[in-house]
Amino acid sequence: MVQTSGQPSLTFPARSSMQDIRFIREHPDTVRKAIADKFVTLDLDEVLAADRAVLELRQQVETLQAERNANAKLVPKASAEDRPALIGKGKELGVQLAELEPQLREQEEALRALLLRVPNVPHESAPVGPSDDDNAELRREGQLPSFDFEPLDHVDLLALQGWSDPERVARVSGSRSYLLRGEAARLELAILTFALDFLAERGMEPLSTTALVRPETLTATGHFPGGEDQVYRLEGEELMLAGTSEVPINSLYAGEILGESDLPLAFAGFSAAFRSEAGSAGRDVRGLIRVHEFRKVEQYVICRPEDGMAWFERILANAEGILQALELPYRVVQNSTGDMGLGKHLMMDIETWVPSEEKYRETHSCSYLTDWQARRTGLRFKGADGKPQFAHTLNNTGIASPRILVPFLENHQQADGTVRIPAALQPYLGGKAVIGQPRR
RNA sequence: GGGGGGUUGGCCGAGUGGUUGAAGGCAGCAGUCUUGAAAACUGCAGUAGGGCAACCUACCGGGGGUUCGAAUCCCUCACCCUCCGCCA
Repeated sequence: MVQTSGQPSLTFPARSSMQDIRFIREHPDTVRKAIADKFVTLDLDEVLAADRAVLELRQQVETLQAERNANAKLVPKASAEDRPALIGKGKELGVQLAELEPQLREQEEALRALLLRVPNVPHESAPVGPSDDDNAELRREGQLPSFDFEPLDHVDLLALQGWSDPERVARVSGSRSYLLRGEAARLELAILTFALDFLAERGMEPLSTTALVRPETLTATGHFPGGEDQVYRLEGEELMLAGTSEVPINSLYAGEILGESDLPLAFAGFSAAFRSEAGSAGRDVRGLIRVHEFRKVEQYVICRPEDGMAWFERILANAEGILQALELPYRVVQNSTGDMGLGKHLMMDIETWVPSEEKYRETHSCSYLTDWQARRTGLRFKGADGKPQFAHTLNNTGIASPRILVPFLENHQQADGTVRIPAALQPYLGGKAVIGQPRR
């Protein structure tokens, strides 16, 4: 399956122009501020100029097309002697169009490329700043563990119990790979299954998805342009490996016009997730924090605009509920404008306590994209007025493994090297309250 | 891997190169009728862009070509169905 010629075909049409060009025209200062606050490198005047150029050229082309169409309609009615003149005129118009149309296409493509880089406007509550140093802690939940023994970090704990095999797996799969043995393998599956059940009980439809996606789905979510080097691509295939099931789920209804009664669509998507981690060499190389392939239960919501904020709170509460059930201490932080990414309107991370590092580490990320992503994807519904409008989309982690195992193992370790299993999880581990062999 | 068939508006489904943006049906909306509902009847009704009013332009899987003119002809790619082979 090799792409031989032409452009890759879109399985769904790119309905609209990313960030709404009309909104940009009418609120250039708002967009300028968003660009500045998000520290995006983009000249809005360049966008506006490209927009004007396209409009102007398009008007020329459309005028010529109108002439051509009118002329062509006269041909069948014309007398034999008038006919050659009309056909001649048609040919002449055709020549002019043949020159202008490719120019128009080119300029439209240039504009489109620029619009793909226009950010969503951040929520007014978002702290303004360039990086995650500017994130604001909103609250802390749960009790930090206090050990009356010398706690191990998760790497040593896994080694102690024979639950990992880092040297061998590196031989097989290279760095940033992982392998879990025995009870740890069952623990991973138990946590994922628990999270899926937890979300299903709260109205999220379970979805098992493939991570294999077409490139345009990654443009639709907003990962492209910009995140290309984070994504694995398959040699000789027009397919890539998504870093989250947000990608396939977002495109599931691409290009469709849904009925208002079809919304909300709320999913708990389960899939493998792949990230090249280009540019993070040397960071978190030890243990399970940062690996190339992991498993994830992802919350994804497509809803009416007026329900967006309520859904944000709901999927944030879902994630917190999972951590509470797993009896893990965490904090919620609101991401700064510079840390939240191009398409996001509002973003909060949940960071879970990692005892060995004595700090909170990101385990969940909750995002509200308003219509920014839906515009790229062509996700519309017919509202009460009968007019199609763009839906709003949100996503949040449900649980991501093996990263979640880091705080889980470390917080729940006991003096004898065994690991305590919270009550909510025990049914998923055959009723066990403790896993691992007591040391010595 | 090889051979057939297909891809038309929210859905189903017609479509001879020349008012076909696209028949017809269903669903939808409004109205008539009715105590109310159903049925029946009448009307409205694709999406996007530009003026934003009349109107104009584009779009019948994607891209390209032929033509004065293409949903209709040609090439190409993708996807779906199906038969054969191969593998499980």
